[in-house]
Amino acid sequence: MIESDELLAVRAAELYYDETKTQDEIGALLGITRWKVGRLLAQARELGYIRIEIVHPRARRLPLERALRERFGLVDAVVVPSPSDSTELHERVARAAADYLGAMRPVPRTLGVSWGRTLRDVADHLPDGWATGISVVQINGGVSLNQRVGTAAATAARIAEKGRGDVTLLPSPAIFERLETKLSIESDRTVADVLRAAAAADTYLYGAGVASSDSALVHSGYLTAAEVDVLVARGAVGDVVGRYIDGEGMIVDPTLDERTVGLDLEALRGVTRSIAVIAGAQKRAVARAVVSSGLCTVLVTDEATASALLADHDSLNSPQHTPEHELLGRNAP
Amino acid sequence: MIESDELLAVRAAELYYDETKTQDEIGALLGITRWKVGRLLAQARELGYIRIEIVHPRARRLPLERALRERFGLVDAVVVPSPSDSTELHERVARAAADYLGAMRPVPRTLGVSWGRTLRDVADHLPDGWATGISVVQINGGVSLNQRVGTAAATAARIAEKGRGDVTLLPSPAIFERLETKLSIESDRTVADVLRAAAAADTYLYGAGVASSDSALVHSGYLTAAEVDVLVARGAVGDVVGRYIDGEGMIVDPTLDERTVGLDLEALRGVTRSIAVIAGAQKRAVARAVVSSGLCTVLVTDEATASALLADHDSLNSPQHTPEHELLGRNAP
DNA sequence: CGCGGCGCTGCTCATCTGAGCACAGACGGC
DNA sequence: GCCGTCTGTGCTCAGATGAGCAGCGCCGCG
Repeated sequence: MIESDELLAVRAAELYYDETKTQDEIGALLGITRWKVGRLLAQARELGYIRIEIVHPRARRLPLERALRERFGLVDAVVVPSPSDSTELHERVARAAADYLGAMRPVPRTLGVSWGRTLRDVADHLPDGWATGISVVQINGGVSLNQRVGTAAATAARIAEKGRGDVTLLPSPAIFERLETKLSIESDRTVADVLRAAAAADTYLYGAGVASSDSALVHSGYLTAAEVDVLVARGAVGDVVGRYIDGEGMIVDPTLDERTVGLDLEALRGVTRSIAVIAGAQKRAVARAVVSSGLCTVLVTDEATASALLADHDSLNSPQHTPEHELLGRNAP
Repeated sequence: MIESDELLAVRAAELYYDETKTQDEIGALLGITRWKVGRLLAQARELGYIRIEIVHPRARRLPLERALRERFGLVDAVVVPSPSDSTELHERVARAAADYLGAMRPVPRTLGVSWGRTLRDVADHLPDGWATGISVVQINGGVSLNQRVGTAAATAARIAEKGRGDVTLLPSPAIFERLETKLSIESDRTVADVLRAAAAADTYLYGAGVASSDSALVHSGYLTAAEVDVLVARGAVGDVVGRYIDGEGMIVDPTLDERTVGLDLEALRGVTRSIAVIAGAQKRAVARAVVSSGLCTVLVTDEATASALLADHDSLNSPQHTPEHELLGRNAP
């Protein structure tokens, strides 16, 4: 574009957007035809001179969402603006995930859920009556049924209750010390039935944990801080439905994984609709592993994380935007 | 607005501005009529959810300009975005002033100019041939004609040259030590004629100085640092055409003022078109004094200064937006 | 010097958008 | 319980906008 046209475009944009004048008026003012004004405005937008932002706590970042979808082959993405306050951030993401769940079509009939702080927040924000007759199934082990209903069970129950449906809890710890114990409990009808139901869900909703010594799995006593440190040393970036993965979304410790009760990751990768809710600066590495290895079809996250994922990806971008997990060889349905 | 409508408005705004969908499409998507979408968008704009910014070095801030015009009763205002870099800021403001001068209608026939760094920058940015047959007159004393053509004279000459016209320099120092000397030089034909021409100009262009010991008047040797300190102690905020004013735009030291050669401030206040170019954080106080006392009809400044002026003014805002200088009793034309 | 291609300009026409209007349902006073 | 008012909704219509097209000047090439 010629220098004089550029200046003209800027002036036109000012009059159009700041002063809400009509293109015709602008034309008269600048001594050009209204068609030229229109073209100038189009050019200004193309060249990025015009920046439109929607400032609202519940706003989303649609361009970023599109970019995420394209780059990682996601079915959908939800990106909320990142506030500086971390509590506010979790609030927003949880609300967005709840909104998404509530508005999802077709409405899920069976929903597999994990547990954790993020999931609890999402459950809190779900509107009463978000579905009718939903079946909620826990997809990974947590605190047992006998314990105070306060963590894993409560989250699943709440989602079911608000969805006017029923809940099926997984009555098992998350991780066993001995493989034999795990295998035997898995073969028990009460557990096997739940696992079967979990595998049959049409939709999944889960969060992700950071691989660090203050993760929920450590707090619950399934792992010691030292054990997690070892996992980190072996490349763990975080956990998904109780299973630790590395930067490529691979299981870090197969032995540990075999002792973990719940849906396995390959099953999760094969489903048609799985929603991961992962936000915050610490969770970037897990988020990256999850999206780039095809663990989810829908990602709910914040703007900063989304940008980071896209920036990461830029540096090793494949020319035709092939989603990374396809390069990694996602198993066929 | 109802909560649900607000959310709807945000979604509509996202689809409209981020995704450039038509209102009709959005209506179909959100399950509402296109008129409702239109109203939602209008509301979103009203409530300030939509923020449009034009990012370009030569962009202006039209809403701020309008606010300045209204608050201070200016004929016009030019506000450029403030970059973090101060050199860049002066560059932008000078360019904007030059643009303004070049585009001004009716084209000035006689232009009264002051001198200083700002004015020199403006002169530099004026396009060759910005006017045809302009008459430029110096309105305040500067370095004498005999000195190296490099400061005051050069600026005026350059403006005239680029405007295909002629220049009339004021062959006098800015400030005399003794009143008698000043009076006698003023009565000399060579000076009196210039002063008369200066008073008869149809347009004025000037900068402003900060009242501090490293001002141009000190560097040129007209005042000592100590003298300026005294002026500051007496309330001086800066100088305009060589004359020190306080926060209300009043002459700080009448005795000093009488020894200063050039157009006096009351004459400046009476003219129909006077352009003040004042930018930068240090010059806020002078800028405020200038606009609120009606010394200029057009202000060219930067965004930060403009905002500061408006914020200042807010606190002591008169209900009907009466320009301040009218409250102070501007002398009738 | 003439010709074909290219890019820009201003136009026609279809679509999109906003202002004004009439109607329906909600609310409150009587 | 009834009626006036008032807000919100969908409509008509005119004005604003964008897509596509023909004309024109500029440039390079033969």
